[in-house]
Amino acid sequence: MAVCSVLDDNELYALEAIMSTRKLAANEMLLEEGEPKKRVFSLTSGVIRLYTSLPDGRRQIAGFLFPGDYIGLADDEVYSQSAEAVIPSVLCSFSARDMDELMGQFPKLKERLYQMTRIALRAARDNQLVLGRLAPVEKLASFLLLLSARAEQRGEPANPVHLVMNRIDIADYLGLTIETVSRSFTKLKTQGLIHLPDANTVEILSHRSLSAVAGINPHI
Amino acid sequence: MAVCSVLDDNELYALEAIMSTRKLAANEMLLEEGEPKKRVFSLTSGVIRLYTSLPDGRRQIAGFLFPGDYIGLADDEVYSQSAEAVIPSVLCSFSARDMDELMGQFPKLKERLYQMTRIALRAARDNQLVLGRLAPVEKLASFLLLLSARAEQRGEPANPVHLVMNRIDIADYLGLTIETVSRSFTKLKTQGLIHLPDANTVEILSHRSLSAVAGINPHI
DNA sequence: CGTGACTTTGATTCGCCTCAAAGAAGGTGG
DNA sequence: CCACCTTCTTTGAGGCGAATCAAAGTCACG
Repeated sequence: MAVCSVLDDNELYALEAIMSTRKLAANEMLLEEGEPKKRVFSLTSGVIRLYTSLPDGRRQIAGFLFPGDYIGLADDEVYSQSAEAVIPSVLCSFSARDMDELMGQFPKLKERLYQMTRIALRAARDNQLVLGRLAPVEKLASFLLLLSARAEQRGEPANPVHLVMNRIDIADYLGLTIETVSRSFTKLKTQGLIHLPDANTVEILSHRSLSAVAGINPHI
Repeated sequence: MAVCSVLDDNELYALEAIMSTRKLAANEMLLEEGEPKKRVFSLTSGVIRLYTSLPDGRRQIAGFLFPGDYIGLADDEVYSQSAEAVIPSVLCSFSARDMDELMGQFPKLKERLYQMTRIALRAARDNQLVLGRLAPVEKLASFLLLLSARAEQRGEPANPVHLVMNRIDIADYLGLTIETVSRSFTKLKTQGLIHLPDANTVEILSHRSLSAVAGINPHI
């Protein structure tokens, strides 16, 4: 899954030589939109939110990054979005310059990053549909299915979905307010599609019905 | 701008050898979401819309492609979105297999496609903010500025923006209805920010104020 | 000049946002 | 260990704005 999953021992050694570790507390900022792209990162543990802010305080979260995800895929000279830790997180940190050099040496590394960029592009475009054309309950259903699918990819259980982010983050990801997010949870609960033992745990009772509500099944 | 802009004569020759030409009438479909990715394309002239549809007919246009743009950047095995001509268009068509092979031979070609993918990712993420957090008038203002900037990139005049797409397309791109798009045009007109000699021509009267309304200035 | 497609404008409805407050959970200090 | 405080979530009431429904206006074309 991670960027290094395609590398052999020799390549891994070269990668580790230019690597350092960065730890973040919850809500600590990693980088800010507009800064020169000096370093790139690979997430080891934790969760990161990638977002853009408007001058008046409105915020759009473009995505949540999980272990194995890479930070800096979209950017050339400067970071195009800000990144903050959602929960305490650990990252591998690389000089962007060193990484570029290594990409030149190891085609497999470059190919892997290129592939991850394509995956990120598909995810962003899927999200455009969610933001532009889905109703609040549909948005939430699609979000829960996405989290479930991503947990499964990481080898974690797909079904009791653990929400590491709060309602504000979910709202800012789905283009809603926290009240509407909360009401949408209640609707899904009332319809018998999910169970909420606590505010941060979602048990999907009917994957099939939830997919129908979402209108789509996310293919990431 | 186009994929071939970074190639030398030798490389161009190899590219032309595997190329064929595809012409599309207005509203003709080029490819459909889910089909195996047999061919990739570079747009020579015209405009293409890239979109996703829901079973109930709702549609989200992820973006409009202009001359120089590439079709197939996001996809691996299958196309992740459908593509149709907005107006009569001409494309260079390549076998995806041949193109992959050529990318292996010519690093500059691969690098260029990688770069175009990063640009597309930034555009998609910018659009997430537009879809999720901007009000209708703000959405339209940002769309007009985007079209203006893209025209300038192609060496065309930036100011009288020519709308090649109809209100339905604009609505499906911005996550609105055609009525709201039309009313937003009227609002921008009333505020003295634009002038509409006819429904498909927008004269930007105050780039500054329009940017302020949009809340952001698109950096693509 | 008539027809069809597209755009604009108007009237009404519905749903999300806003404002407000209560309820639940976690942390701190007494 | 419990009372208190803060933060987060849920629920309620009301207003506003975009969608919907409807119709008129505009334009291109035959």
